[in-house]
Amino acid sequence: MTALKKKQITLKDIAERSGVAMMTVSRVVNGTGYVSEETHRRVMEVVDELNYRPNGAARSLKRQRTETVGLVLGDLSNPYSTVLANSVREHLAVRGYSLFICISEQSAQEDITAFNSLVDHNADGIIVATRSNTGGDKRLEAIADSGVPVVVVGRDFRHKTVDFVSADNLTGGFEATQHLIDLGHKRIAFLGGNYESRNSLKRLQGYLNALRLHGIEADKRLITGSRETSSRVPGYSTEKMGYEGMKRLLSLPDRPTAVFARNDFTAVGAMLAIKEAGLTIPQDIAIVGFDDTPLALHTMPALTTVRQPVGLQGQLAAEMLLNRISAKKVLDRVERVLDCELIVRSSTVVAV
Amino acid sequence: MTALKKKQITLKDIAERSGVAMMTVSRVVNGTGYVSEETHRRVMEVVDELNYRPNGAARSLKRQRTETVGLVLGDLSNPYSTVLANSVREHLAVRGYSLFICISEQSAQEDITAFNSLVDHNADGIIVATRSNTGGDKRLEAIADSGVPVVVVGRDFRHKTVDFVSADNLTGGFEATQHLIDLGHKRIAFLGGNYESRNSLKRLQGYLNALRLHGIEADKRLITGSRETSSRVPGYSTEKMGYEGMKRLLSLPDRPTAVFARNDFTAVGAMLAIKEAGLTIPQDIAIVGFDDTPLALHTMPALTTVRQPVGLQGQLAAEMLLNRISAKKVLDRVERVLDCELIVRSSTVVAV
DNA sequence: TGATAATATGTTAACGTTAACTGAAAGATT
DNA sequence: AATCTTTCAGTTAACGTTAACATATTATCA
Repeated sequence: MTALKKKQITLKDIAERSGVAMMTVSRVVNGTGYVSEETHRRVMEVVDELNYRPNGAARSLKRQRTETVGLVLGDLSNPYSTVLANSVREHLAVRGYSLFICISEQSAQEDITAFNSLVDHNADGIIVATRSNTGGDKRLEAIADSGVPVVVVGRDFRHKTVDFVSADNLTGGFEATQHLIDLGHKRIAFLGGNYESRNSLKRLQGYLNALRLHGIEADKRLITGSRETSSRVPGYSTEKMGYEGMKRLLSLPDRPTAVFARNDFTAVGAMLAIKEAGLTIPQDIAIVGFDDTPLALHTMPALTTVRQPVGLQGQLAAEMLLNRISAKKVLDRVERVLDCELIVRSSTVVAV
Repeated sequence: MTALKKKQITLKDIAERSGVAMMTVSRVVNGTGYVSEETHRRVMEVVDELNYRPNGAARSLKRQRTETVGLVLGDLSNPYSTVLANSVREHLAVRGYSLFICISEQSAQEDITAFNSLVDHNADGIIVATRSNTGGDKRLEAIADSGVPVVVVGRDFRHKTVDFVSADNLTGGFEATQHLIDLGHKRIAFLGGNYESRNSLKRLQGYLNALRLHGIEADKRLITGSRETSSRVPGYSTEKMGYEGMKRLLSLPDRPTAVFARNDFTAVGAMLAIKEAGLTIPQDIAIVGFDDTPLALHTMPALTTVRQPVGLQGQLAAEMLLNRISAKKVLDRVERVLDCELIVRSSTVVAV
């Protein structure tokens, strides 16, 4: 019967075999302090031979840092999350930090579990990109209070020492609507207002601002969404919401000629409903989405949408966090709100 | 100026304030050993008051385990990865384990970095779902040799103590091809053979087996793919490959009447090329994909595809790993190859 | 040449936790 | 009443690493 697990090789083993003190081995392994050419060689030989790897737990315990950052994501199935995660990882790697990702599946309890995992494993800092919720926010506040560096991305969270990065959903919503107005539309619907998602509300507000600016009166019946609790709803399922919302809009006596959907998934659902009704996009109804997910290129017709700079959000979040980690004192909150870009495709304009 | 980071609260602090020994506090916190009702209450009061959380590094160091599992993914942007990750997380959570996800972006160096992060942080076990590569595999072998529990998912890796879970790509490829043959097709192309992806090769082999069984001779010109190094190619970009490969197929004097694409992205690219050529799916050319990504429902027409049980792979991987972690002795390799399911949609059959 | 600086290694004491052991008091058992 | 068992709590010694300090040797300089 094989041994359960080979005994861990420690500094002590290396020290004994190479005839030096543990401290000398530590110096060799870390490249710190003075070590003679000769000793260095001899120690490294044994290190390689025994395949020694420093024990992270012991190291963290002594050093009081782990060179590790946690990223908490609410919903992996959203392209936003994956692009963000990659960008964060990449920019952390440059500075020698590892990234551990936790998924919380949009539940308060799992948010808390994820935060705790990271704190308990002494992550040097945490980037949070989950949807806001009371329980999670309370725990997050306590964590920030305790001095752990935290950055939030694309979600609300006010704390005097927590940085904030987000796309400018307000202006994005404004520009999407403005685009439809420029095309001559007057009856423009907003699809997918969700009263738990701040970002969605910002997009709605941008829509309302654009209407107001152009003297178009907002029609409540044209603003549709779900009031149901959706705290556990993944990105994809908003498609169903788009489909159902659009059906409702189509049954109005005076149906809209254009729709601004809260995100691309919602837009895709709406397109399905429009096609089922035998109507043509964009001639009968024009439609704009949000996020520029890969999906948007594959719809028929291709979807006009608002692109938010996800990679940049990841980069800034990583940089802000590292900044905070290496700072000698507690820094004040920094906020970065990034411009969105309207991507015009065939779902609003025939010529394109 | 605020202090940099609040001093960590330790067992010692709790012990002092509640007038007991550290060990007693430890017992209270962990719910182990005997502690009187009264002492328990008094200690917990202080624990809550000071918001004490045990130091994970110290705990791991002493206990020699972390109740943490690592998952290494090659490419987050693939729906496969996200579903797998969720499933793994869920099934680990049931048993009280946390999941840390690392992304390697399909490079050998980053694979190694990810493995090392996890080993160094004393993860109790590792689930690997990256694409196989020499450098990474070598490191992985050393890790497995050292006694760390490892399970690989959907990729090759032979090691006497590493478990293996995968979809049955061979039979999947066979069934997809069989379906096309059943529909009367004789000239069936295989699109996207990639000589670095074992799974893709298995699907190709299934295709060849089906042809052979029905006495259809394989035509080399109908088997197209890229020979270029694609070790860093994310899932999405195989769409371009599908588009270009399909163009090549369409330019043949005797073009195929059906195409089996290595995955849904490739199939989508192919569909684009077919439509651009003014041909109709499935009347002129039928097409089958693989993976049943969410995309497959949104193509026009909806894509016939082979669904692999991703959630189940995650569940089994988690269970096998936990099994290995809690085993008293080193277990022998277990292999699980899971059935795929053909999902027939409109890209092969008009009636559906 | 003696003093100062740079180089090279070793020793000690933590970091925060818990397994293993010890001791004492209270309850149960004969 | 003597013995055994259960309950409760404290002491000691690690887990593997490294910061801080101590010491010894060699090179450098006025």
